[in-house]
Amino acid sequence: MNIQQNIRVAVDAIVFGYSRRQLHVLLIRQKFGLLKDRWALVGGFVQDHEPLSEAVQRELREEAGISVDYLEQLYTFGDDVHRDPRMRVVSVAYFALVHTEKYQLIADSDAEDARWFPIDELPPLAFDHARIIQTAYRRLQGKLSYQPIGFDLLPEHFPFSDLENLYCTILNTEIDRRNFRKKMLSFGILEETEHSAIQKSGRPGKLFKFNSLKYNDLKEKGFVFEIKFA
Amino acid sequence: MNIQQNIRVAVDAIVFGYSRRQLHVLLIRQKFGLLKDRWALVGGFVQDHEPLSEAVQRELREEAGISVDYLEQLYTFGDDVHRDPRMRVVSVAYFALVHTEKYQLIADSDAEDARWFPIDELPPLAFDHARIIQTAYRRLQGKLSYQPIGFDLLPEHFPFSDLENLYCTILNTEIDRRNFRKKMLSFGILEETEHSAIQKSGRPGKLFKFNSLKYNDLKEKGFVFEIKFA
DNA sequence: TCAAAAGTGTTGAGTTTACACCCATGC
DNA sequence: GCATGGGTGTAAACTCAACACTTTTGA
Repeated sequence: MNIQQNIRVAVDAIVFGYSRRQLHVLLIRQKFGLLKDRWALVGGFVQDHEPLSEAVQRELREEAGISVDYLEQLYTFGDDVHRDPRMRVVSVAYFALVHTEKYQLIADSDAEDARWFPIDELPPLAFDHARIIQTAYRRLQGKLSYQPIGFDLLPEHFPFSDLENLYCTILNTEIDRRNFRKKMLSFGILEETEHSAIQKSGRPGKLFKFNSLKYNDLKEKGFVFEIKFA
Repeated sequence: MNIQQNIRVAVDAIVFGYSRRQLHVLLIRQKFGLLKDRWALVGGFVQDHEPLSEAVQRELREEAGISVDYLEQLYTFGDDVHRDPRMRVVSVAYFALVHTEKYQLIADSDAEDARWFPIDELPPLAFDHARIIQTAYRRLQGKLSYQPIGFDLLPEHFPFSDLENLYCTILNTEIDRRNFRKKMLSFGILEETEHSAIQKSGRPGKLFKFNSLKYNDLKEKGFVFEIKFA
């Protein structure tokens, strides 16, 4: 058993955040090499005895100083043999979401040259990272409708209008406010808190909280989260 | 840029076939090495300048002598550092479906020691292949409801009852025959042919044919295939 | 003529859509 | 008191679930 191979294994993370009514992606600046001054996804080579998912978490810590709230494997990019012009690299891409609070934290921290970019204002990207982000974006759009992952992009407590706006923005669609609220509340996975949002103008909305225990409980009993739009 | 790594990249294929009212998985027998006499998925190491998807197709050709009708990337297994006890191997698993005709062809061919096993009568498997098959099976179950992939498990022409039975078997559920047929036909992606099935007993059923052009056409216009059960 | 499987319609329940006005707050 | 955004109900259209008898064929 002496297979020789000259292929490297890397991981990349597409981290989404949501703030000021926009979906953002976390990018870092390449500091050296061929692609200096290009922006790229957080990522790097996997260590010999390191599980893939740990490699991603390590890179997120090292390069951007964050831990994420939701992480799942997205896709492995390895059909284009020259996606990295320097050598054959197969990259396992991960899809991640962070709560808005943490989002703020990183945006401030610039120990590393990391920044959030609105999804529709991305700078020129290294390698095939633009394509990877498109794949991740479609996954996010798809999942939003049948898994309660939108909550991982909001703070723990949020007004209903933020949730609604998140869906409108990411799915790029109009939603009937009344029907959306009715449906969302009918699941019984949101709790109304006593607090209200602080707003510039208009009537303050009550803050809600996603009850993940309740959700898991219902899910075990066969409940499926599903939200669609006209 | 001189990263040293001691990780191998492999691909594995989970090939599903459907025959005699049962879902089957294609396995091959390990002929040598540590796991002699164990059954395993078709798979092997990726060549240095070979795209991942080509590697799978090559392995399918070399080890089982088939080409498949549907192929998509499933998941990359690389969290368990010792999934292959000999060395660190990251395996990109692919999910494949073959039409029943081709299914027959392989079942006969035994140039390689390849066999079909009913999904619920699997022999002891090499490495983490049992787990990989479970993942693939869940993917199949999930996709059946919102993508017309069941047709890739049937011959080109099939009686309605075979389609219905395929759904029942794979999803492990009972289906109302009338409602199922009504829904399926309402999509307008099936064509009734003039031919009838040849049967041991009972009234022969008309043969149907999946019209993939029509499906792609409708899909572009926003149609979504979706079939659920009570 | 009997056994086996194919083919077919209707009704009630539940869900989804469309739609507009009043309410609380800050300035 | 006015501008801003929050909160709420109902009726019509549609979709889904439940359900049983007739038809065709071969033995």
